[in-house]
Amino acid sequence: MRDSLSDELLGWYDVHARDLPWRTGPAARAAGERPDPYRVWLSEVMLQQTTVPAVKSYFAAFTTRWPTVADLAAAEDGDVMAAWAGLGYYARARNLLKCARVVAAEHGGTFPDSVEGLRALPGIGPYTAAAIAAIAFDRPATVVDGNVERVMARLHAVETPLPTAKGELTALAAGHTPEERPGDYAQAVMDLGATICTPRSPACGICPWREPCVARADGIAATLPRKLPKAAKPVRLGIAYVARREDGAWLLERRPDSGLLGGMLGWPGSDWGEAPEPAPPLDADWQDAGAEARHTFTHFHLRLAIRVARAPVDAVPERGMFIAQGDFRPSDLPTVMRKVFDLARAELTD
DNA sequence: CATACGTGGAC
DNA sequence: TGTCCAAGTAT
Repeated sequence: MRDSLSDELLGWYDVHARDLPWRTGPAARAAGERPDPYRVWLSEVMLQQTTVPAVKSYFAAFTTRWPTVADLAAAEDGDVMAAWAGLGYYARARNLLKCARVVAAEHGGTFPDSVEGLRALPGIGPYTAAAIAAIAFDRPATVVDGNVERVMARLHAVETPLPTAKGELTALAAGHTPEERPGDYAQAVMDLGATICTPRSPACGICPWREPCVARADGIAATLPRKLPKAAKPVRLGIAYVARREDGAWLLERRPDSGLLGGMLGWPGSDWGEAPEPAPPLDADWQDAGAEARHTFTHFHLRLAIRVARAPVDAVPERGMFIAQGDFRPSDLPTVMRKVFDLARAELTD
């Protein structure tokens, strides 16, 4: 389907498109250059629930270290997890590697160019499949992310709360998707949502869709989309154990592949709950570090008590493994574990 | 369909 | 300090 709205938005995009590292600019495309599907895929996965400023340095690091999907497929798991550390939602990194290996081994290093083919790959859901198909292969796929939901809810004054309204908003979005320049159109709607049709205070005065926007006419743009109230976050407690060997090595463990912080390096510790049981990973003289690490996850607040100890060079831990001082980089840790390290290091550094 | 899954910035 | 929010996916 096609309507004049998409033309107006594309006209705006031609002038106001942001210059982002994973984009192929208008000049390059005019010269016949297409975006690299690998870079489009990598950027889209990184951008899932994550802001552009947070993604930029990670995208640069990944593309420098692993310039092609074949390079990434050949990487060590631990290296990729370490490179993703701090970006969050670590299942993305595990699926990124799985996906790269499937593309390298089963697709000859070439990404599928259809929504269905892309959708079958690990870590690629409805949004990402449509985004890659549209942006990398110029397929007329309908891209629906949080921006598109917000823009459609306002353009058509949809007052049904999310997530109930999701289907209706998707159908509305599909009705506007043009056959021409679908990749630019997809990025244009998302740019519009990110820069003009923002969640709290939309800049309706300079919006290319200000005339047709029903919510603006009704004076309710800033109140849309409506959302069901969120559940309160409970507080969980835990204990983290930071041990340092006399030779400077640190006792860390690789977390199980599934669940919270799956596949990441972390400090051994108790379960996280209402009344955690002590679970020292090593027989040692554990001392309270005197400060707790506080961290908020998507669905709970965490307060981690910190115990520190020094261990002899022949110490044999019951859990985890000692990592030599020279091999340990705090930047390899997920943020909550880095907070623990920052609080514990003063007690264990001479 | 509901829930689990991170983090940092804006207000 | 607390809440909301961001280019979602897997189960």
